[in-house]
Amino acid sequence: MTKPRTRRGGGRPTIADVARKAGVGAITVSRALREPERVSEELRRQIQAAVDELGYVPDPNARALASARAEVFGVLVPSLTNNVFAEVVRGIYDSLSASPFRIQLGNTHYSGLEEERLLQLFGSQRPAALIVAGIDQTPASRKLLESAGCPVVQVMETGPDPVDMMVGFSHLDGGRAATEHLIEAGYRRVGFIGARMDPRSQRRLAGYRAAMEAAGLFDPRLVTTTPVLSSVSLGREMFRDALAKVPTLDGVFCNNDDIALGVLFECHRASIAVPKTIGIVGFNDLDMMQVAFPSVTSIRTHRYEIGRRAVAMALAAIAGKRPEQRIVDLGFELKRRESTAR
Amino acid sequence: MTKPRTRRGGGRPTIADVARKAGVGAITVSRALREPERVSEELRRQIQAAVDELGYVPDPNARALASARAEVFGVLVPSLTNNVFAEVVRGIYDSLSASPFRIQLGNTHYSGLEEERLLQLFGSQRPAALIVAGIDQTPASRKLLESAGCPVVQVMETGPDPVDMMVGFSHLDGGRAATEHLIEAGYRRVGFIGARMDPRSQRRLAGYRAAMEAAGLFDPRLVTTTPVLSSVSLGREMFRDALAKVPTLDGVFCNNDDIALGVLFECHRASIAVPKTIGIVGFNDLDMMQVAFPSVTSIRTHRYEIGRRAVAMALAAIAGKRPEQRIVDLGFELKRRESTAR
DNA sequence: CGCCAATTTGGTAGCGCTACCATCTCCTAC
DNA sequence: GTAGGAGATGGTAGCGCTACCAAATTGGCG
Repeated sequence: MTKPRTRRGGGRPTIADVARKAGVGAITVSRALREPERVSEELRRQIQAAVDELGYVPDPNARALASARAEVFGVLVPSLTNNVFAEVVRGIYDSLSASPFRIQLGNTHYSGLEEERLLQLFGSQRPAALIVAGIDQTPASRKLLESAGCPVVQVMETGPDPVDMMVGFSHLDGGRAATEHLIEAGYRRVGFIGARMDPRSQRRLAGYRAAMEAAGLFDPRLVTTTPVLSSVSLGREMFRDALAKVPTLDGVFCNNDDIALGVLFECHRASIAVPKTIGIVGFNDLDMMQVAFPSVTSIRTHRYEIGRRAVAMALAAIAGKRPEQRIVDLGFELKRRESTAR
Repeated sequence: MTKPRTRRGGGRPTIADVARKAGVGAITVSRALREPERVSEELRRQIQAAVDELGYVPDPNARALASARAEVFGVLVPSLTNNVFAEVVRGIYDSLSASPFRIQLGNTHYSGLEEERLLQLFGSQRPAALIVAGIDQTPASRKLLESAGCPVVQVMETGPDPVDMMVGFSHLDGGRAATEHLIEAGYRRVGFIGARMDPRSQRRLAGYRAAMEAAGLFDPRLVTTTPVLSSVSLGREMFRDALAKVPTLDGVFCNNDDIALGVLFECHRASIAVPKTIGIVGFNDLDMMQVAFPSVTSIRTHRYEIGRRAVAMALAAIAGKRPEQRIVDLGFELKRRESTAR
């Protein structure tokens, strides 16, 4: 007669408690919760009453263990504070809040190694889907993604050869469009200023270069980059460097809006007329760009929508209805504003 | 002779595989991984070799189920895109990245109901600790926190009566300090502009009011608020409203830096001299405030550090070394800049 | 009226791990 | 020489849930 060992779980009600109270088998409770249409209405009602009365909440860990599938979306982004990724993440959260899926969010700090580590960790949870930023995974990461056994969505960019699905846009085209706009507006000595030169920034730079070369205006001295994390203050400093290097500079395509804002502020401070003396184009089109004085031309990207679409595609794949379009290009819009209106 | 049912788990190695390969019991492998000092060095080495060879990664779900404790920190914030919370979250992530703990992040959208729902959900996972933003939980949420059976840290604010532990600062004092600074600088018709009037904003407003009343300057018409989510463009609009209402306005304390930036831009646009005609003070001191032209006075808050401290306190409590100081006030700093230097 | 299929319900056997207790060795103390 | 304790290792029995299969019930049809 071994004494019934105290319940380790701390006394929260289990599915067995609900089953007992409702006078049914445990498996029926499980079904009533997951596939209500397969249980008669009467039992469903009884079970719901028992659930409410006991305050039963299923244990996701037990569920994941028994079904070999956790109701978790793994999400990997390079930064939590960069507004761009924060918006994508918000789109993901909003799309998933009404679903049973939880989110496991990882911050790679722009490190391939960290990405591998997190992918390994996430994989051990058997997630229902994985959403990762970027398309330049290391070979090891790519292998992990391919063998994850769940839908995978690469976001922020489009490119050939997706692991599974993709939602984003072409950063190269964005960079080109921004630069062409400056050239069309009459700017000639157009610089590129970019911090945190991640793969997406590299492609924007490539777009800039393509446009400049096509116009016969490219000059390597016009390009100013740094691997340092982007910020408004960095934008200001880099602009000063760029101007010192090329005093005839008359326009800048900034890798992102933070940099552009730093440039704008420095122009104010140094009494450089915008858009007359210098034209400025940013990237991403944060809310503040249209409010700035002068308002700043920027490439509007659809970050929130990228998050939503990624979830929608993953959900469809989970439901077995894999979208026929595996690569979704959400594009971008050039927002022409005062900073380039000369 | 029932055929051995195919492994549901999809063939990833389990602790039993490692044990077999290392020639030890499963429980010894478990111990070697969790409490290496309790296993002889020789076995430890053998086990590590087997783990590496098989690429074994423990299943966190099984672990959580067996130990009735998930290695998860539940984190609840009202917004993912607000830079202030993003910084706190980043501090939490950075502090936890080297630990075995995962993070479950929830977005309450400033809704008490949503907070309750998420708390309920998180509770079902038996988290190792909970970190929640704010101190104004609904009674139901507070009950959930109190019965969570794990350390709880309320962040962003300090106040009496913590559920368990607290890290933050006094928003009332911050609001008062900002307003007193404007008054000392000689501004008299000082307005308050605040969007998204959450409890913290309310307390900043209370600080503003206290300072204005102490100086005999308070006038309800100086206060402009809205429940709408804060943004730079909203800041611009609200400032125009405020100015229309009180044309003699000569200073503004903005509920946050986004609003302050909107005010600054509108001043540029309307050729209102800053700091001569209007003084501006923000709140939080985002990087861009010191770069802006003119640079903007703001209340610097230690968001990242709040995240780090919250984790440190929770970790200490988990380890049984509950910090003797349950309420940590990290304070704030008034950064005097050009926008109030007249 | 019996047979088969469809529908609803339940029992059993794990999922992969760890809590708990038992065992075994080795060492110290008297 | 033996008791007692500390340290290392292992076995057993679940944790709470669901996959799989079996059984019971219902209904349609020849």
